Amino acid sequence: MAKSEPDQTQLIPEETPETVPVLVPLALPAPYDYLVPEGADVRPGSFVVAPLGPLKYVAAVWRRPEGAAAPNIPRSKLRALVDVLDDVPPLPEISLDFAEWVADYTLTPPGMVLRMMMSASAAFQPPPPRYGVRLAGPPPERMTPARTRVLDAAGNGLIWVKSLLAEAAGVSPGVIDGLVDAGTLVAEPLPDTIARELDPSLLRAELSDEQRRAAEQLLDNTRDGFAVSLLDGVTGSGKTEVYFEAIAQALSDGKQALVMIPEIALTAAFLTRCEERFGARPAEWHSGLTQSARGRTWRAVAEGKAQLVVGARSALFLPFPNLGLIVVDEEHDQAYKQEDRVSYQARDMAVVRGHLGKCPVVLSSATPSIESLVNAEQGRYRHIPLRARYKAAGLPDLKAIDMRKSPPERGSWLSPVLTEAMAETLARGEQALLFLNRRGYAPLTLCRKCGYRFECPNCSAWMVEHRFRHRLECHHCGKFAPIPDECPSCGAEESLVACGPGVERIAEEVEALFPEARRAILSSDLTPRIADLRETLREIEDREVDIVIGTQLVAKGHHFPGLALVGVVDADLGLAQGDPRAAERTFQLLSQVTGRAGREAIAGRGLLQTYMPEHPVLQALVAGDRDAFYAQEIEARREAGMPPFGRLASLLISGSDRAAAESYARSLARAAPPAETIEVLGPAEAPLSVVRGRYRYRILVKAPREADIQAYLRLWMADAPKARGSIRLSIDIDPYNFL
DNA sequence: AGCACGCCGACT
DNA sequence: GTCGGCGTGCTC
Repeated sequence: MAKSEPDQTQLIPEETPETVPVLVPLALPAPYDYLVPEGADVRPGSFVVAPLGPLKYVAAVWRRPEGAAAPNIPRSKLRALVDVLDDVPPLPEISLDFAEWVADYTLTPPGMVLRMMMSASAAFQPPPPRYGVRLAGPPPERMTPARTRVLDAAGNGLIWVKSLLAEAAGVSPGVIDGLVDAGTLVAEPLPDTIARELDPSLLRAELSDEQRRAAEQLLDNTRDGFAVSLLDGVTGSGKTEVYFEAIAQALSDGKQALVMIPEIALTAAFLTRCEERFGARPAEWHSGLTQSARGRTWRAVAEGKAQLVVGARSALFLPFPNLGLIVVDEEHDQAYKQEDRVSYQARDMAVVRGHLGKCPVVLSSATPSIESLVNAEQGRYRHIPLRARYKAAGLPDLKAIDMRKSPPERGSWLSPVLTEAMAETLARGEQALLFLNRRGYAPLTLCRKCGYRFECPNCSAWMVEHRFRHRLECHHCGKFAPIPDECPSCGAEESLVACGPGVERIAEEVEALFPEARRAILSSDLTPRIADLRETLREIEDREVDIVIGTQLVAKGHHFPGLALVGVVDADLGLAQGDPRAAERTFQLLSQVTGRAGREAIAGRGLLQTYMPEHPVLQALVAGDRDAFYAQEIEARREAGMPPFGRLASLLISGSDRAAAESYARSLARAAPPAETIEVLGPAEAPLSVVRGRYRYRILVKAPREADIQAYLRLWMADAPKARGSIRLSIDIDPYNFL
C-alpha cells in the first residue's frame, strides 16, 4: 500500500499498519510477516532490515501467493521492520519467481536461495567512496626514473585509480604511495565510474559460410522470447564467434546478456576476448572477486547498468532486471553442478531462468551433455551443429595404445609408443602434452615390509603423496602430514614405496627421458594463484615450454597453437566408477583434451594409453565417431531409465557415529511412501564411506521422467523421522556425484 | 543462521 | 548443590 493522503488518514484514524511477508536469508520454511513502518514505501523485492529474535538481518520483502490466507500468527507477535534500504536496487520480480522455482525444485528453503542471490554483502552497505590520485603538487625533491614515469603518465591532470596509474607508468604501487606522501599526488574521491558502453558492432569476426549459417539460425531462434539453442560444434569451429552474434543482438535490443563459463581461471582470457569484440570490458562474477568488487557488480546488474556479465554458475542468481540472453559455454561441464548448500545444476537452471524471463538460452559445447542432446533430438532445443574446424585445421588423429601389448618399463608409466611419439614431436620443434587427471606424485604409499598403507585418519581414502611439497595429503578433507622416513607401523627404514602415478611422477619420468626439454606442470595445487596459472599458460602459448604435463585444468578451453601431440596417460581412469555418467564424462574429457592438439598449421595427434582398447568410449574416440558414441550412450540410458529418461534424487545421510547414521538411514528408507513407479534403493554405505570423520550412507530415488519426484520426496520427508544429533540428511535432486 | 533453554555428567 | 557440555527448538 502506498502512503496515504492526509485527509484519508483522518477518515480512518485507527488504520491498522500494513504487514508484508519478508523472506529472511536463512533456512526458514517460509517468509515471516512484519509491520511496515509508517511512511515507508515497500514492494516485493525491496530490501529491508528485519529483526529476528535478538538479531537483525537484511532481508527481502516477498509476496503472498495469489489468494493466500492471511498469516496465521497473532498480531501481537508481529514486529516492525527496522529499516527500508531505499538506495539498494530492489530484486526484480523475475528474481522472486526464480528463487521460488529453484527452492521448490531443489527442496531447499527459499531463504537459502535468497541468500545465494544476496551473496554480495557490500551491495547492501552504502558504497564506500573510492579514492584516486591526481597530479596537483610540486615535483618531489628526490626524482627517480620511476617517479618521472609516473609524472608523465599522470600529466594529463585526470584522477587515476592508483593501481591503473602504477600499471600505466610501469611502476610498483609503492611508488605512487611515495608520491602521495611527498605531496606531488593528492588523493581525491573518484567520480562515479561511467562504464563504457559495449558496442555490438565494433569488431565482427569474419565468419565462414557455416558459421554465418549457424549464426543466422541462432539469431532466428533467439529473436523473440524463450527458446533453447544447442550450439554443437567441434573444438576450433568458432562457437564463440557465433554466439557473440547473439550477444550483439541482445545488446542492440537494449537487453542484458549473461555468459556462464565453467572455470574461473579462464575468465580473464574470455573477458579480453569480449573486450576486443565489443570495445569494453564486461562485468565479471565469480568467487575470486573481492567483497567490494562483488558489491559493485551486483548493484550494476540490478540497476541494469551491467550490459554483459561473464561469470561462474552463481552469476545466474544475479538480479538481472532485463536479461535478454543466457549463454552456457561448455555446457557439458560438471562444474555447473553445485553440491554444497543449495545443490543445483546451473545449466538446467539457466534454461528455467530463460523460460521464466522469456529470454533465449544458448548452450554451447563440442561434446554436449547427453541431456542436452536428447532435448535437441526430441525438438525441445534447436540443434545447431558446426562441423568444420576453423582455418581448415583437421581434427587430431587419435590412436589407442594397448598397454598389454606395449607396456611401459617396470616402474614407469609411459609406453615406448608414446615416448617415441614425444621424441618425434620434440625433434620437429613442436609441443607435447601429457594428460593425467590425478594430482600429486602417487595416490598410495605403502610399506614394503609390513604392508602398512597411509590412509587419512578422517576419511576412507589414501593419503596422496605430493613430492614437491614433501607431504601426504588427503584430497577429501585437506589433512596433510610430512612424509616420514620410516614406516609408522613396523618402524622399517626406507621401506616406503609410492604406488601409481600422479602428474608429478609423470613429470619426473619425462625429466629422465627428455632432460633437455623444457617442462611445465599444470595442476590446480601447484598453481593455486590465478596469476601464476595465467603466466604458465602464456609461456606455453609462446612456446617457452616443450612438454606440458597436466590435470584436467589443461582440458578446459585454452588454446595452445604449438601443440602437436596429446598423450593420455590413463584413458581408463574415469571409466571404472559405478557412476551412470562415467562413460559420458570420460568421452567428453578425452575429446576435449585431445582436441587441444593440432590447430592452425600443425597436424595434431592423440595417443590414449589403455588396458581396454575395446571399450566403446575408446573405440568411439579412436574412430572419431562421436555420433556412434552418443547413439549408444543414449540408448543405454533409455534402457536403464537413467537421466534424461528418468529422474534421480540422492539422499546422503552422514553422522559421526556409524551405527546411528546407519540406523537413521534405515528408518528413513522404511518411511518411504509406497509408489508404483518410484524406486527407493538403499540405504547402502557410500563408496566414500567416511569423510571428515563422518560415516556416510546413501539412498537413491529413481523415478520415471514424468513423475513428480519433488512431490514424492516432500510427502516422504513430512512423515519421516527427523535427523537428530550429529546426523545430517542432504537431498540432491539430479545428482552427479555418487561417492 | 544464531541464540536461549533444557537436560545430563564433573566438580566445589 | 552448581557449572557447563551440547542437543532441541524458535525466531514474524
